[in-house]
Amino acid sequence: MEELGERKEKILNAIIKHYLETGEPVGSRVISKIADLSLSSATIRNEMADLEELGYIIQPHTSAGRVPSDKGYRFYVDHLIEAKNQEVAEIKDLMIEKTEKMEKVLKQVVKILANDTQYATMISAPSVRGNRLKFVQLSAVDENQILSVVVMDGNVVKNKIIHVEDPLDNETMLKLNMLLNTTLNGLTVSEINLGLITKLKEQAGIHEDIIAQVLNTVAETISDDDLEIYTSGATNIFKYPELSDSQNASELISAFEEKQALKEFIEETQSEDGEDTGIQVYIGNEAPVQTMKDCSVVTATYELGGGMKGTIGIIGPKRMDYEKVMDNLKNLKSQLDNALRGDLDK
Amino acid sequence: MEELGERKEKILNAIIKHYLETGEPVGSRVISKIADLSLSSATIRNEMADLEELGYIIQPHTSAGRVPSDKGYRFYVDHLIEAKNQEVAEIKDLMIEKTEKMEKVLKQVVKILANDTQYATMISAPSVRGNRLKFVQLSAVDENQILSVVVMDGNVVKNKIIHVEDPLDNETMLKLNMLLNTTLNGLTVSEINLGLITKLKEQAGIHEDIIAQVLNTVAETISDDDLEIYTSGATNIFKYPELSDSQNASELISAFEEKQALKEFIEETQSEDGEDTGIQVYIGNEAPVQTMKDCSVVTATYELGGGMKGTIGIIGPKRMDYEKVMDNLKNLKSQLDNALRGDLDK
DNA sequence: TGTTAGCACTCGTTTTGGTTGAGTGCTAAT
DNA sequence: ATTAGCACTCAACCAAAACGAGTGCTAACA
Repeated sequence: MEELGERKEKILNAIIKHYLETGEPVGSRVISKIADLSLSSATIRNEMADLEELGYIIQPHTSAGRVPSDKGYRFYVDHLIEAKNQEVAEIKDLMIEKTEKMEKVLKQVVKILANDTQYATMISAPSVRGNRLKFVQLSAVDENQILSVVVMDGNVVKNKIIHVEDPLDNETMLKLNMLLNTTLNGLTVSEINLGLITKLKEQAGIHEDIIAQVLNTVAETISDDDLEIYTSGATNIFKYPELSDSQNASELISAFEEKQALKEFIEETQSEDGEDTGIQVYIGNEAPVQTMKDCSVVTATYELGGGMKGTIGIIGPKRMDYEKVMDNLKNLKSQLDNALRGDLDK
Repeated sequence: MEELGERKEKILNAIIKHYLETGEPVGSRVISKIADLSLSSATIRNEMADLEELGYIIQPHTSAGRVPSDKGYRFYVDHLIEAKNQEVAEIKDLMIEKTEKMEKVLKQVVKILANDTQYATMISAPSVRGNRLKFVQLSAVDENQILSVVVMDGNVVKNKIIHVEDPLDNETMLKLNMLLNTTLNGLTVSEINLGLITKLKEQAGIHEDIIAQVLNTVAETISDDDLEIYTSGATNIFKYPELSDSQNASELISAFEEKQALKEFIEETQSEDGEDTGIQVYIGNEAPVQTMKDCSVVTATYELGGGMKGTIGIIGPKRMDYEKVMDNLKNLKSQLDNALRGDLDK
C-alpha cells in the first residue's frame, strides 16, 4: 500500500470521521474548518483530488463532496486497530446474569448489543463439534416410549423420544444404560467411528435399533443445520437511509430472517483465523455474502475451550462507528467467555 | 347494521373485489362495466355516494375512485364466511412430514404458509398449560450436577441441570425419583398446589432444595414468557406498497422480531372464542395491537385435546385475499391436528 | 514551491407552473 | 328511476428555471 504522508492521512481521517457522523458527502470547506491543520479549503481540495486519484475517496457526482471508498474505510479501520491494539479493553459490566441456560444468555447478549450499538446483531451458539459426551441415559416413559437423554460437555442437553414395539424390562434398560455410558463416555463425536458402532450394536443384541436411535440423537446434536443463530435489531437497518431503500432493506432483513446467509458468514469467520484480537472487519464487498455488499460487518469469535467456538457479529452501514463497535465486541467477547465458562463448571 | 338492498350489496362487493385485485381506488366506470347489473356509471356514482355516506367506502381524495373502509371489509368478510360455512374445506395434502419434533413441524408449517400466501405468518406452539406430568427423573451427571428431566403429556421434554454441594448416593437418588414420580405423576401444573409442595419437601428431608428446583423446572415449562412463537415471511410486507413505507414497515417487522405484540395477539385470539370455525378475522383497528392498524390479521386456533391450544396467524394488508387465506387456514388447522396428534401417540 | 483567494463551471436538488386525465357531483333530459 | 352531459377538482406527471454546494483551475502571493 502506498505511503500517504502525514497530512493526507490526517485529511483522510477527518473526511471519514465526519462522514461517519453525518452520512453526507463532505466538502473541502468543512474539512478546512474542522481539522486542526489550518489550511484553506483550496489546499484541501488539492489534497482531496490526490486522495481520490489514489482511490481512498469517491465523488458521488461532479459537484458533490467526497465519500470514503471501501479502500478508504479499510485504511481507517486498519489504523484504528493499530492504535487500539495496545490498549486494554475497558470492561464495563454488562450484567449478564448467570442463568443456567446458554440459550438465554445468548439471546440476552444479542439484544443488549443491538440496543447498545443500534445496529443489527447476531450470535451463534458455540458449536459443539469436537465436544465430549458426558452422560447418556435411557428411561422408560411408558410402555412404548423411551426417553433418551444425552449430555455433552458444556451441559448441552439433547433428548429424544424413541418408540419401541415391546416394553423393555428394567434389567435390560439398566444393561443398555451401562453399555452406552461405558462405551461412549468421554468421547468426542468424531471419535465415534464405525468400528465402535458395530461393536456397540453387537453387544446390544436385539436392541440395536435403540442404539442406532441414540447415536442418531448424538449426531443431530452436532449437525450443521442445527447451528443455532440468534439475531436482534434487524430493524435497526431502517435507521440508515443508505440501507433502507425498500429493495435493499427487504433483502437484508430477509437474510436475517432466513439465517442461511448468516451461517455462511459464521463459517467464513471461524475458518479465517482472526489475528490476535479475534476481531474481523468486512467492508462492503469483502463480506462473503452478496446481500451485504453495502454493509460492513464486524465479527468476533469467542471460545470456550475444548474447541467450542461461537461468533458474534454486528451488521451495519459502512459508516458504522467502528471504534465503538470493536470495543463493544472485545468487551463482550471476554465477558461471554467468563459467563459461559463459569456456567460450565459452576 | 343497516339493510343495504341487493343492488348496493352487489356494487359494494364488486368494488371490494376489484380493489383486492388491483390495490387502486376503483371508479364508477369500472364497476359499471364489470358488474353484471347493467347500469351506467352515473347510476353507480349515485349508489357509491350512498355507500360512502353509510361508511362502507372512502374517497382518498376528491377526484379519485373509492376504496373500501374497514367497515366495508368487515361486510365483505362476514358475507364470505356466511357463504363458505356450508362448504367442506377441500384438503390438499401439504406434505407435513411426520418428524418427531413438534418444533420442526411448526417451523415448517409457518414457512410453507408464508410461501403459499405471500403474507407474513406466525404460529404459536400449543401451550401446555393444563397439561399433565407424565414422567420425572433425576440422574447424576457428575459429582456436583444432577440432571432433572420432566416429560409432560404430548412429549414436551424439559430439562435442567441442578447443582448440588455434595454428591447424592444412589439410594437417595432412587428414593427421590420414586417420591417425585408417585406424587406428581398425572397431575396438571395447576394441581400442584402449596399443600402438595410442602408435603413433598417434608418427605424429601434435607434434599428439599432439589425438589424446589425440579418444581421450578416444571413451572418454567408452562411460564408465559416461554410461549414459543415461530414466524416466517415477515419481509413479504414489502410486497404491499401500502404497508411498506419505511415507517410502517419498520414497526411491523419490529413487531415480528420482538414477538411481544404477537403474544398479545395470540392471547386475545385464544380467549375470544372463535365461533364454530375457529377462524377469526381482525380488520385494521379491530386488531388488539396498534402496530397492525393498517393490516388485517386472520387467525385460526388449533387444538390437540387436553386443552392444548395453539394459534396460527396470517398478517397482511387489508386487501388480502381473505378467501384464499381462510381456506388455507382451515385446511392447515385440520392437518396440524392430525400431524401433531399422530405425533403424540405414534 | 507550497498556499491561498477568486471565479467560472458543473450538476444534483428544489421550486415552480402548466398540463393531463381520471373521476366526481350535479343538472337536465329521457 | 336512469342516464347523458358537463363543469369542476385534484393528484400525478413533466419540463423549465432557480438554487447552491462544491469543485477545478488560474493567478497572485509568501
